[in-house]
Amino acid sequence: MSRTESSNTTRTLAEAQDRFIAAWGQMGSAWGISRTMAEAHALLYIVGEPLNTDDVMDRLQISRGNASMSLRALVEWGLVSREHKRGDRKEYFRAEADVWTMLRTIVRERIKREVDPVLASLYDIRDMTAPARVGDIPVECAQALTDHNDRLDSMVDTIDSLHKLAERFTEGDGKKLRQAAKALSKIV
Amino acid sequence: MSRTESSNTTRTLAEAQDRFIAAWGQMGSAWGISRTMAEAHALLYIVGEPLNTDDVMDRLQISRGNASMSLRALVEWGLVSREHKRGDRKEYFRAEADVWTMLRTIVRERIKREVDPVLASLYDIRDMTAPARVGDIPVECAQALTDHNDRLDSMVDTIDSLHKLAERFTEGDGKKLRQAAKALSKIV
DNA sequence: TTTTATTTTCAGAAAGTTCTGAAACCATTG
DNA sequence: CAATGGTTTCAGAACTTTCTGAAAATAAAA
Repeated sequence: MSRTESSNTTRTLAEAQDRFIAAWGQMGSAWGISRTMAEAHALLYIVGEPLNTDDVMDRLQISRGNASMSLRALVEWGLVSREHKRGDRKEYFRAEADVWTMLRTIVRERIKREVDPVLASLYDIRDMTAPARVGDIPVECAQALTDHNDRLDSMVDTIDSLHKLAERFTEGDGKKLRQAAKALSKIV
Repeated sequence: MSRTESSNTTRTLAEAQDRFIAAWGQMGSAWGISRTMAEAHALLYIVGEPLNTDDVMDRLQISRGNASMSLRALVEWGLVSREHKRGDRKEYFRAEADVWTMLRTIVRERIKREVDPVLASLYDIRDMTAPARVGDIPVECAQALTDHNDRLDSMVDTIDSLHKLAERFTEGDGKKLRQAAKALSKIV
């Protein structure tokens, strides 16, 4: 019998871990890092102790090349560190960062790559249409332009707020995140 | 000479709009809806008035099939509505939702699909390892297990906070978002 | 130095996603 | 009803991303 009303038919710890690894991998790929990379990080984080390339290959059922590349990428992102064991020529990898740091790292990168250009282009359009507000234009155009400007402004505001919010979060640590979540539940 | 120190070499409004559409499309695809779909929404939103399939095809340089599918998907997501014009047999599409609604819709969907499974699997693991806390186990294992549980707890906390935060945001409207962003800047 | 263990690299394979275009479909008009 | 204008569908094309596996590189051991 199930000890708790656990949502799935998970029997062993390893199975539960695998399910987590899979779910985290799924989420990682949704957030723009490759599934394998996210899975490798999840594995290293959940087992807690350093694993070598073969361990990762075996557990994740992936090729050597893929394991090598993914682990290297994780090291480059600063989410995993290399480690050596006495009397063992293999290289070991340890999850350096916690989940929040990983999330933060990814989100930061994303903001730079995706949100910034959107904001820049919005500011651009706003700059270009701004003079229309003061110039004397046919009456039938005036309303359309006002609408356009309003829409633009609301857009800029939204993206801007989101941007600032995300930046603020990614500055803090996990504790701050929880603190903020709590505070927000009272405000909003 | 440039009227403002606009970040790009944009000359006309149409160009600026195109740049925005492209940026928004980029971002959309990063958030899990197809680039074309995001571009179509951006186009409809920025022009403000309803466009027909051909307008969208022309402006976005896409095939009829693609336009039809993308627009239909937008309608299904509730982000765009169909509209008819008297004396015109063509069907028109109008951006119904503002940017915040679109973002919210996407984020909601994502949470359900990606964050929920992660949380579920975490709770699962926690449930399975919980009895180890009270059972009498070899001393050398105790520390490892405590570490494991700590790591797990911190993970659950982080994802949980994030989840709650996202849900809270997606409940409110754009005004609430801005309000929250402002409030948060004082707290965190 | 040669041998052996391990890691990295990268061309192409596999898988996944998005797009096209032509045919089928639907609705209105003559 | 047939013709016309418009929309949807979907098989396969094109493109993108990710993965493999074997060869090349590196490093330690003999």
